[in-house]
Amino acid sequence: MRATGVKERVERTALDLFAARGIDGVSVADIATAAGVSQGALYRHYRSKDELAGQLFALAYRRMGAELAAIAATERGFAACIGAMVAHFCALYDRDPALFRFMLITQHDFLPGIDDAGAVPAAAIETAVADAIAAGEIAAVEIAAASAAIMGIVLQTALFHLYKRISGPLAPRAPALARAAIAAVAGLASVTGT
Amino acid sequence: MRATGVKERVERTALDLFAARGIDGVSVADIATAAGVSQGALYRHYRSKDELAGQLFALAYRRMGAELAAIAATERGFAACIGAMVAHFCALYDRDPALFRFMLITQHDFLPGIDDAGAVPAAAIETAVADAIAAGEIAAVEIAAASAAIMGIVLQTALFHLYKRISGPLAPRAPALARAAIAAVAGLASVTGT
DNA sequence: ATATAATGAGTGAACGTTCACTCACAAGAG
DNA sequence: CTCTTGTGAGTGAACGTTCACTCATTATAT
Repeated sequence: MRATGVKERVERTALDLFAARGIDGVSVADIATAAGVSQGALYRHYRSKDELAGQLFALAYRRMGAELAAIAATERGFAACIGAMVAHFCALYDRDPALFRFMLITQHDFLPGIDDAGAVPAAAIETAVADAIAAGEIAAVEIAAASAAIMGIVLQTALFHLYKRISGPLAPRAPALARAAIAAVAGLASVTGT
Repeated sequence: MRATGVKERVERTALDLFAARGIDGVSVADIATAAGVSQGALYRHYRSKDELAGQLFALAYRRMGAELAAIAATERGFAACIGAMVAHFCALYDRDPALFRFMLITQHDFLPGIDDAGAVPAAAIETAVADAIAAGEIAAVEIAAASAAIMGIVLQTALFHLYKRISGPLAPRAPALARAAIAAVAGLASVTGT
């Protein structure tokens, strides 16, 4: 009756299957079979398949947003802040690449319905950029454009890893990625103003 | 009965629908209705819905790869080459954002089946980076990592535009993006070697 | 301590819907 | 006449969801 572990098993199984084949490529029967439960059991925990996928996404997305926000609030200085964020991201990726594949391939389904803009990863990065500009650490840039550059460098590197264009853990690459991100923002600055 | 324009209408309609709702979110009936043709007519031109989507993707992907490769072969110097590529990308995006949205959200379905590595966009950028290293214009970096950074900066900016985090045409941003990309590669270089 | 009732997670067959795809036929061009 | 192109109702399979049911566990009564 209690703590049969169904929910945990279902969530992990669903995440892996969704990451491998996409949400529409996985049927409820697939998830149930792989998790070793019946189809009906899924509906004890989720109203629908889409809610299951949406909750998986929202949970991971907000969690990451909150963690990055915590870093933004803690670290002193732009370089340290970006460095910590990039390192954190790389560590998360290394720990669970399937989670990132899931998030990357399903983001277009769920992002439009998440725009609370408060605890999302992009907001944390924007905060870091805005703080650095306010502190005079970096030249004035359009904050969203700088965030895009920073996120792009890191996310595309993760994507290249998923597609086997690069190999090995990402964590050792974190310092270089952070330097690239900071340099990119500086490169943007010479023209784009806010 | 030749040149009834069915194929062109179907392709444009399908692209727009796929971009808006994803491949699985659009039925063959949807495409046929929106294009003003019968469902059966679709199958005169494509063996399946998936082939239609796949051809749309492959065509755009290879075309872009070829255009970038042409730029890589033409432009002299790393900065000019990256500048031209970024400007080209921004112009394409401005001309047809739906095409980019389609490519961005469906890439995970089709990229695994396209790896001919010859005329793809990533290969063109890698060529440009490799040439610049060979010419001693930039410090040695892992080529794939540098390509990831360059692509990431540009693609994430386009993505931010799709999600309305930034606005206005991308073309005016091209010079800043190119500078950011070049700076990012330089930032990567200080540690990552090849 | 024992009997009885209540609980609710889990089951899996069945349902209705949706969908990609087929095919017999029609229309029109050469 | 013939060949290509377009039509759209029809088909069968797959899917997400439902629901009557089981049963181990917990709570209550005696």
